[in-house]
Amino acid sequence: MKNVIPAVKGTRDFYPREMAIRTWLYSKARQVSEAFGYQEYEGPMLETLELYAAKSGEELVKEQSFVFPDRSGKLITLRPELTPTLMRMVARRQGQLTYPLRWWSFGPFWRYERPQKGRSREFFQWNIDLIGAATPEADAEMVAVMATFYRSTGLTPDQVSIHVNNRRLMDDQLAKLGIQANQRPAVFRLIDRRDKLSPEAWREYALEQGLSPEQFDKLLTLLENLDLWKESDELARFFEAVDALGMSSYVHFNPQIIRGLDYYTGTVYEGRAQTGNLRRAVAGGGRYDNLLADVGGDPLPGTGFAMGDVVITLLLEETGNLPDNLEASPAPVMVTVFDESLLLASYRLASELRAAGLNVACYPLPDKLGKQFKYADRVGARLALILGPDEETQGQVAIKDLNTREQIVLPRAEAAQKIRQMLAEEPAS
RNA sequence: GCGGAUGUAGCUCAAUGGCAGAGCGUCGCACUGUGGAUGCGAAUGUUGCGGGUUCGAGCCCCGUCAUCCGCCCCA
Repeated sequence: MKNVIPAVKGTRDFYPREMAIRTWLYSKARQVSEAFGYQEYEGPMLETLELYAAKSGEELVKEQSFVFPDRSGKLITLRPELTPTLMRMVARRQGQLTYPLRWWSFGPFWRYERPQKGRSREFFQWNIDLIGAATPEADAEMVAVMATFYRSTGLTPDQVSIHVNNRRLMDDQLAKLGIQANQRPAVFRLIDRRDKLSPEAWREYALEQGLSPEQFDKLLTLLENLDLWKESDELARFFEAVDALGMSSYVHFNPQIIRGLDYYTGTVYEGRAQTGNLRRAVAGGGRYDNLLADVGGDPLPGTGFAMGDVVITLLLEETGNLPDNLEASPAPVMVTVFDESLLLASYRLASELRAAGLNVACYPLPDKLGKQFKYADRVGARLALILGPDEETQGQVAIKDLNTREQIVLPRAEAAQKIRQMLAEEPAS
């Protein structure tokens, strides 16, 4: 390849095939969001650094955000997540909105990380949030929304499972172990990292964080207690509600789920791929009851999650759940150009058919007919129209079915209706 | 930020340190009013970039850039 100017590291080009997948994902997100009564919204891609500085978590802001000064020297951030923006938007119109608020969004985000499988620096994310309801049932609804998305894309509970925990529960349990309040965030981080370290390394890390060997052993027992949720009224109600919503098969208690963002206060949930090569989080979220006050609003509880396009697409591809007809031709009809002298006649014909409501492409130059048929076939057209000297002088047009190779000639005035009929009779293969 | 691998034709990849190649695709012809098949033919290269070693470098060495994979973190 000659010296093509390179793309920015970690960005992706969406050629029609990829764009079709993205659009399809968007439509799935919309469909599920609207099924639960959520409204679409969007915020700016640029935000001030302060918006994230307080609450998103140090790593996310300091290490993983695109931050740059604008011309006045003010630090601008390419949004790495949407929840702070949502909080800002709600805070600005706090008194005018009708609660509970059900909002969703699908847009681009940026994180300055090393690109690799399942992760890019520019990605798209579906965000959905329920603001103004502090009940466990509200959390259950969010999880049901996530599960409904999985179900509607064909992902089974064996392939993707939603792991749930509650930070208040864990906080109480840690307190019972005699772990001081100021030490608990570090222990949360410790729990979060358990899967990433060997048992020995993890123990060593725990003791480094100031846990006594006895506390460590008790913590271990805690994390293996799959009935721990019974000690949380919140989680008990949550699971009942999930059951009422018919999504229990997707949802499991997992005392090890903590999640990285600092602003979560209660129930947290994470959709995880359980199959194939990538066993990782495909979506994550939780309850954040203090965030609105943190950006300057009056206190208002919220819960919600985000799902990135990269991992979910990999998962859907791996499990064979991506529709295969995504790249269907935008125009099922192509008008060929017989020769130079008839080029504009073909253009007129195409225009006529468009006016009749059909999607029609016209070949733009007088190439050999064979080449034009080949092109029509390649781009997925179903019918090719021929307007040669014979047809032109007799007010006719030839229609060739590219699948059956059959060709008919008919009066031009009847063409649109006949085409419509042919397209309806023989759905795209 | 750390570690590993790979960069050769549009694509996928070959090529003991000794003439840079194949398959697919593209284009042309067989077939000047008809595509997918077949046959024949043709075009296509700063071997990522910059140095070095050598009579000679795609191959060895150094640097650099890019991509991929993993770690960290996360969607």
